Amino acid sequence: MDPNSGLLPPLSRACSHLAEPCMEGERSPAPREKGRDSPFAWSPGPSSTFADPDWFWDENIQAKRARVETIVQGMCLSPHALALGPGNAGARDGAYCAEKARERKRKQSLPMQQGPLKPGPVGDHGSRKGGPRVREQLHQLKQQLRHLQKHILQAAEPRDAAQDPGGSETDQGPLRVKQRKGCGSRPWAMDSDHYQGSRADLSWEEEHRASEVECQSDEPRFLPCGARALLEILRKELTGAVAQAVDSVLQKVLTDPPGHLTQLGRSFQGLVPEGRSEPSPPERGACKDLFPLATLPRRAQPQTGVPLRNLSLAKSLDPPRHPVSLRMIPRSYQGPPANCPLTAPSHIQGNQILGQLLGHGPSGHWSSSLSHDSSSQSHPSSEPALRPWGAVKLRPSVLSQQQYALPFTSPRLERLPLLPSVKMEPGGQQAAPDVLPFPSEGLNPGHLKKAKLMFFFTRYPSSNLLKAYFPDVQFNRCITSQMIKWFSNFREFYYIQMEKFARQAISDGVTNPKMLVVLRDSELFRALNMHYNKGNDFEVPDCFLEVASLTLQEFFRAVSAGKDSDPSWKKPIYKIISKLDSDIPEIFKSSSYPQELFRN
DNA sequence: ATGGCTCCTG
DNA sequence: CAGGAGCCAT
Repeated sequence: MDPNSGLLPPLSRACSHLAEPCMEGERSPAPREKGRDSPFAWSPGPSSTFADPDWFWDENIQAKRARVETIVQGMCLSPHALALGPGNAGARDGAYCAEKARERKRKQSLPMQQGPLKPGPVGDHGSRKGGPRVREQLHQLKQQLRHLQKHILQAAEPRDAAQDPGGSETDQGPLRVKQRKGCGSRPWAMDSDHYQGSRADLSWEEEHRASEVECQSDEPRFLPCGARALLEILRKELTGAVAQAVDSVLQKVLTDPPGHLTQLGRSFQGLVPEGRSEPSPPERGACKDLFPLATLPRRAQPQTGVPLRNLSLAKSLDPPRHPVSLRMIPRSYQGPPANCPLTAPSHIQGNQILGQLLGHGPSGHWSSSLSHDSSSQSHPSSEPALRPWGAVKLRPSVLSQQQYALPFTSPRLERLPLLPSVKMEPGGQQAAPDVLPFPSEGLNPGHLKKAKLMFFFTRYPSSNLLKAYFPDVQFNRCITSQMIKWFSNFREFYYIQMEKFARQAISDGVTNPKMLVVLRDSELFRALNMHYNKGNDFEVPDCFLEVASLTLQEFFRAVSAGKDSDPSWKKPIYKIISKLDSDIPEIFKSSSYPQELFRN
């Protein structure tokens, strides 16, 4: 009986849509290793301090402390814990005997080949020589900014005073922070109805942006036409100047590592530690081969028309999603990681940054081009909060949730998570090296959420990658392994779902795995989306659907081939899937990213 | 010895 | 999701 006919209805539960049963040929999953991590790429954020001897010590101390803490914690939690130490053969044996009865099916082998992580303190080859210069430029830039702001202030002041006599105190507290940051922003911030109370609690960046917002919306109101015009002009000037400056700074930064400039956009991201962004040609090619299905969601097809035009993540802040169906991607696609929408000319990035500085949210929506995606878009119009940098309501959500966070931003602890570019030179002279005494931040729900979203792009993130994408987290062993554990849990859920639906498809009579495609309206997708993207405030990238489809198919094949009798039957699947990680959009590197997104 | 992964359990 | 255990690779 032809499954294709009878199956659609039941099938669409999980997957849907028939694929052209195209050649079943062996699609070799490219046994080659992917070389996921290049140990050398230097990482922005915390890790870039690797070169710093101080940092190294700090790290040691931190690690030790973390271990001690862990031990102490363990003692508190379970008095027996000690007996279970790794070295305790006795306890082990006991456990083993008990375990034996169950005839466990360990013994599964198959190295997950979690790429060589060589974060080594040595890593980070130079390429920071431009540091001081850059810093200087930034400093100048900031001063410039302040200067201009003063002008604007002066223009606005008279009215301000009249309008809000008491408003100026609002900043007293945070002001020092701001000044310290060299960005002394808006001492004139006022109209503080919503902010006044909480302002003191805001982290610098939030507050900064908050005041930006306020100013933007309020300033003009108080000004006479002439002043307003002046203001406009000033603003433009400022915009231009800053943009230019940022641009040149970026240029410097980008051009610093010699020879790495070929892909501008990438190089911006090139600070990514993960060598995997530079997949060896065959891998990506293999990736392509893995999707011979001409099947991908028909709905998704239209998007393929929007392929790799280097989606300037800045311009429209387009999407952290993968506009391409892999099969469209030519081999050359390894050049710029087609997968990633991050390639953007530096000037665009610069403008984006500028946008932040000035509090302009980007106008674009993330989810523009996909919205016509008929049924799959269950809520095309309700795709709201997807402006990563949007100047929207800000809330000290981070602070309030952090376990160890200080109630007020410490002058030294405050980071500037606004711009990846700024974070790039963290250790700087400013105050960084001695930030150490402060406890690590711990992971908060925001981090978890972010991690879940990242799962759409990467199922097997290396710890280096995590470090790069959670710049606001002080990584130590515990934190790292906790986060890794998260992903392990994510995977677990993911694979369980896959297996479940694969079996279901089998029992539904499906015979051709290629018919299994995960679409946005399929039940499987909903299950996954529910798990990783509760609230559906993030648009799941297409690449994830493709990987999911593939995973489903692999499970289908394995199960229907009866391989599941082998205890380690899943391993090969894991191996395949582990090679399908995509690059994660740059925005994720912003430590404030998800907070804004989910803030609502 | 350590880090990472899976599986299992709560 | 965290803990714990076992396996594996480095």
